[in-house]
Amino acid sequence: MTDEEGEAGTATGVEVQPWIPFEDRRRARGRKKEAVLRMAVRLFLENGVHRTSLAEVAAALNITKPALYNYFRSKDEILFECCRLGREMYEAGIADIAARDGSGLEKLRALIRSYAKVITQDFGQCLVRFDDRELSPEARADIRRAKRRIDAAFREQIARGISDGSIRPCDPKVAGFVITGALNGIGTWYSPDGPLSVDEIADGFVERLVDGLAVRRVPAKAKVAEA
Amino acid sequence: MTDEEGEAGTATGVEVQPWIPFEDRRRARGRKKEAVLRMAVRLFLENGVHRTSLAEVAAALNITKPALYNYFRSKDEILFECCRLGREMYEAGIADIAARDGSGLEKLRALIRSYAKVITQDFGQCLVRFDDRELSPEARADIRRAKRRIDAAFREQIARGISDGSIRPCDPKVAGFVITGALNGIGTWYSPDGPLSVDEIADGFVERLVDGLAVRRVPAKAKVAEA
Amino acid sequence: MTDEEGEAGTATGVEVQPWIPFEDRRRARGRKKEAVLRMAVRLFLENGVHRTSLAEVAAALNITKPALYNYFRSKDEILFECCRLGREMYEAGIADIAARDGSGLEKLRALIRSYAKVITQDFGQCLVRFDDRELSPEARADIRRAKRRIDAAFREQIARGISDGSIRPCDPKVAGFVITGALNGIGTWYSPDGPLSVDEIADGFVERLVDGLAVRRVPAKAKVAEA
Amino acid sequence: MTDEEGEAGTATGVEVQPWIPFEDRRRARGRKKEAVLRMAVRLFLENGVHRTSLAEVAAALNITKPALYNYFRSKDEILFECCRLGREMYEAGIADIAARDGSGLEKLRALIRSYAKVITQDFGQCLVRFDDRELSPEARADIRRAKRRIDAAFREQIARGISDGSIRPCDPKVAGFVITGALNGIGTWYSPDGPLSVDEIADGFVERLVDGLAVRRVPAKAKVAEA
DNA sequence: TATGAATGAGACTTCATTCAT
DNA sequence: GATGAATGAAGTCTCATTCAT
Repeated sequence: MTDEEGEAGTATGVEVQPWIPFEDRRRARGRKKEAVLRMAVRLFLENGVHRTSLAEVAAALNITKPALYNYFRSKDEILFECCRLGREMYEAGIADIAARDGSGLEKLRALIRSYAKVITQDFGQCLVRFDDRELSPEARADIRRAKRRIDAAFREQIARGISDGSIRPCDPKVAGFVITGALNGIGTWYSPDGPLSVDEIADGFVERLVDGLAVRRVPAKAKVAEA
Repeated sequence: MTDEEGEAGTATGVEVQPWIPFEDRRRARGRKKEAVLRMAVRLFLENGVHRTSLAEVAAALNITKPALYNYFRSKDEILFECCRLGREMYEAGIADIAARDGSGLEKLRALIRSYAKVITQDFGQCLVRFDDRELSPEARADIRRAKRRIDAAFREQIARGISDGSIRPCDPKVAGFVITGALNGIGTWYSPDGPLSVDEIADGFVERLVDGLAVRRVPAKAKVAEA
Repeated sequence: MTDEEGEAGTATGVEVQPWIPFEDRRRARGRKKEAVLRMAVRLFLENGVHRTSLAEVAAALNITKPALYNYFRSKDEILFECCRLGREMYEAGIADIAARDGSGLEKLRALIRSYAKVITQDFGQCLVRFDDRELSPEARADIRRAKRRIDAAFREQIARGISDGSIRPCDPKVAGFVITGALNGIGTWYSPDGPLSVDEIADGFVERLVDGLAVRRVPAKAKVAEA
Repeated sequence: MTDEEGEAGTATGVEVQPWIPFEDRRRARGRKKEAVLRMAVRLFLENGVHRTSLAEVAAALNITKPALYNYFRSKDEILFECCRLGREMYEAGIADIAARDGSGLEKLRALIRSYAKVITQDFGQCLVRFDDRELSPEARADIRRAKRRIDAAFREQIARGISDGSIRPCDPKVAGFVITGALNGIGTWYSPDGPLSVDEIADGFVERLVDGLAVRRVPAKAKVAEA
């Protein structure tokens, strides 16, 4: 059904053919689906999924309610597609980092930055701010699996870092919860109009999470003690 | 109100009085309100506020739906009362700590511990897991104010710590978000049946947030640089 | 849930008790459910199940649509209850006849009469005129089972009649289909205002089905042959 | 229209003509209409008219929903055409028999056989299994007239049979209802995969309806009386 | 105080049908 | 002739809330 047949169609599009809005149609459809999702996710985030009726989504797009059903089978599906897009953003970041080299700490830093960037975007917030239970059982399972994979990615780098000496010995599970929890929080207060840019936020979070809050206790006495 | 526990009220019921005591009435009413809230918050957390109908709450309490309206004017009010109880728990902790002595870091540690303990309890999760927008405008304002006060408490101690040299120089706002975000996350995964006790969680979080993840880099050069 | 506790309640009702509309309530509820069913079945039969909205049923009863949901969980359930009442009427007739004595033919006559009487009543027509597939799977199974039992009752008496010599040797299945088919047809044309009374119809059907249409061929040869 | 069978049309297509033949066009159109009707009637019978959407019909034919509107103006019209085809089958049978000679009983036998054959076919079941009220007023009137004509045909032969001594004196209306009711019933249980062939069914029904169920009572007295 | 009943508002969804291409 | 998109009307059901008792 989603048989994306590559760009062959586009190629023929070069010779502007009169009776072939064929490929165009499909592209238009894709664009419209996307537009629906973008509007839906915005409204869902702004007003809550439950308090956003499909009528509102449709109205905001200047179409009628049943028109939405041309693109999606149900509200659930819309919600899930939003989440799926978010999921893919996280996963892309994780996959990218997994392919790189670096110590556990370095990769953890990269994960934090990547996650921070995703969660400042609409779709990225879906995984965190929408309630699993709104989804169909299958969709829910899908999303939950994704969340577990994300958690696992963090824990893995923490464990690696502990092994390679770049990260302090600690419980990777708790440490992971600290990190993802802190990052998820961003979704609740971040605004693109706010004073902090995404990069500043990402850097700030990396620094705080990596270095902690306490001043390094390396006073003279300590040095002696260490010596 | 939360501490009005035990069967004291029932005990006096021994001398079967026909026209039910004076003071008892009020206390019984209070106990019932409390029971409603305890059940409501549990169901709200378990299934989501929107997916929990008052009929379900009533049924779980073996009373009828309209009976709830004897104690609360609306679902909103029930929700707000839950949140208010949570709010009071946070505020009690904050007030307690504010009254103590200690460096910024010490008090921050205490705040983290206190917050962690509250957020592992049903009412404590209300502030975080329920959507503001479900509440009436006044209730919402009340809760938002409370959240700001809580944030402010963290930031204040961070700023104090920076001043008194116990905490690294950093943006207190970002640092506060890191901390409260991490702590709020607890509400999404904590289970009393889980492997970690509340105290273990609290300690773990304090440690990670305060000490960070990176191993302390205290090489010879560093010492020199600091000197 | 339908725990009709007999007429005990009515008995106590003699001493008019002030605070006990208790039993009354239940009876009123029962009466209302019944009223709903009676109105629903009438409209369903008159306009077709699908073309009868619950709004129409409610309006005809001078109540609002959701009020129906106090008594029934869904349109399906209303439909099923109608069918169930019909089913019980058939089964009562069958059970009654099963308890009597008589040859296969005599009992078959009684079955035909009984069936004819039921199918001239609203609820009796439900089994025949409503589409199985409108029902939930369970309800559907229930009704189909009932239909099979009814068919079986006819076939059983036909088979008995063949054995005891009161009925001609023939395929009981086909014969049963002839009979029940003919009887079911009554539901499509019978009207209480029509020229034929239920008894006349029943008698007419018994006669035609039992005696057939052809005049008895009893020519001289035949007599000899039989002699 | 129903007999326009085989691939004759396709065969002429061998000589690939660019601007599609003249007559072929109309014939192709006719074939497509027919295909739609055949699929529609099947689905209507299988799932019920109301529960069969035009989208399903179209999908089953590998065309799109609006394409159906090239051949039919509405769902009603499709339904009516199905019924009309059924009607014509019944009427053809009746006309055929009317043209023959024979006693009332003989013709009645023929009518029963004819009706039985029609009602085992998809289109033949339309008149009986679909609800009149689904049709437009005009279509409905047409179909109801047809039903009355069919009933009249049965009654006429019954009356003739009574006159010519081949059929027992009885109420032709009731007798007709017995017969058509029994025959209509076939539509509800007949399956081409079942154990009984159409002819066996037809014979069985003729026999049961004509001869009845009771054994012939030809006691000695009766003989005397007749003598 | 507590209850059964009732209500009004609103949500999601389906579908026959039309329109521009 | 055929398609994708869009629409309006309708239907079932849920739920917070109120009322009479």
